[in-house]
Amino acid sequence: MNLMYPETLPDEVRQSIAVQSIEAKTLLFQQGEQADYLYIITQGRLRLMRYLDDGKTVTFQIAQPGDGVAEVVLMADFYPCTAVAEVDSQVIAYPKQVILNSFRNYPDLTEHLIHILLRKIESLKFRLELRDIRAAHERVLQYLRQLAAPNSSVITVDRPFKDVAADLGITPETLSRALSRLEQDGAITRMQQYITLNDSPAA
Amino acid sequence: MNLMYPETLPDEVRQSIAVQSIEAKTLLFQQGEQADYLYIITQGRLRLMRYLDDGKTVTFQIAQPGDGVAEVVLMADFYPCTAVAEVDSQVIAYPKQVILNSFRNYPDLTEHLIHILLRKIESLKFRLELRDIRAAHERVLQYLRQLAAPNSSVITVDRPFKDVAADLGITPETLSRALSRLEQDGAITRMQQYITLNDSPAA
DNA sequence: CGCATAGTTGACTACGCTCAACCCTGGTGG
DNA sequence: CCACCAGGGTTGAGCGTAGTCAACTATGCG
Repeated sequence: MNLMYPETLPDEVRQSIAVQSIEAKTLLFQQGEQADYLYIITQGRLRLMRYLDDGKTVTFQIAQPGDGVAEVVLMADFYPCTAVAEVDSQVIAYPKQVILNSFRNYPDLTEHLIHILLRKIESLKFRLELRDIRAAHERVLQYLRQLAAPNSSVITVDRPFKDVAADLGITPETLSRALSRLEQDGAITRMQQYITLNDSPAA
Repeated sequence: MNLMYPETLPDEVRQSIAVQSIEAKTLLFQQGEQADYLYIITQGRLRLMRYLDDGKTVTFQIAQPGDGVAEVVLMADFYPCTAVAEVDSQVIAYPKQVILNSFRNYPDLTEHLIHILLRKIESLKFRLELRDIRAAHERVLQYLRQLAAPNSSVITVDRPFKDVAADLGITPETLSRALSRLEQDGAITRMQQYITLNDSPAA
């Protein structure tokens, strides 16, 4: 039973959900709206962000396929953040009542939901950990290490650097300089949108 | 059914748990240890932190009564962080197998666990949001606003300022200066360990 | 062929960190 | 009872690094 694959769900649940396509740059939902659905991403990429008092925005998560979005509706009535598609995307919409009801009958589904939540917690923890690294170039390096697949050392950056910079909590200029420096130090090699990590012993 | 109150749990679960006292400054568990239990805090305060490569530590959460600790064991086999008691504390230890098994039979318990996870996600999001506020004094102000009870504007800081500074990602010196400045600007008033927020229209 | 946007590079500024000295409190032992 | 010490908190001076503003290039799109 997997929330990403409706065909693995019990009929009762499957009949209540909807697959939804979202064009790049359009909103899935907006901060403050009435919240009746939670979503699982099946394709594309969504940016979750919140508006601060001063009008600036903070990105909480770049949600990828397999990630859940707005699970908080299970205990809140309004969306606490805004979700915007970075590229053409697809999600499955689950009415929150259906999920709450299924705890009773479908423990596997419950377990999967909990896994999704735990993964999100780990992701947030990692991003918080990053912010405690002061030096921009070291923060970038740590970020790249995490992005690299377990055995490979090649990272494909398939989204604008300025978005990456925002994730890291630095400006695009600083990111650019940090990458230059890392390349000059031999820690990484750049080729267009590909970055390879060189196994330098220390930072 | 509430994980904080064993008497509300089914016998089957209640018999498998243990209430545990922890003295101030001692460890509940350590990063890398085999993880068989998750914990709910009933009294006191625990600091969750991770060690970075360079030996520094990052605090992820100050866990209060009602918070869950190490729920990640539900999908991992080792503790990814270290938990240390800041003051004398008490926790309930739940064997993770028991929790995994109860999804089947006790939906209320499941729902409560999910609430705990969601609350943790919100807390992490808030802390990440804070880090995007550059100016130290504004970051501190936002932090105080969040700490203030909904209707009251008085905050009791019952732990060392240097710990608060670490939470905020600034040094104690900077925190001290930020508080001085906020007081001078009239945004707050300080009396020993009490801080009151003055309803100044803008920052 | 322009226009818009991303990325890069440079010069300057500003804010927080570091190091250091100092005050204050609470605890300990002579 | 007081001297001493340790730790937290505050304040000061100087430095370093990331932000800001600006100019310039490159790329993609109408």
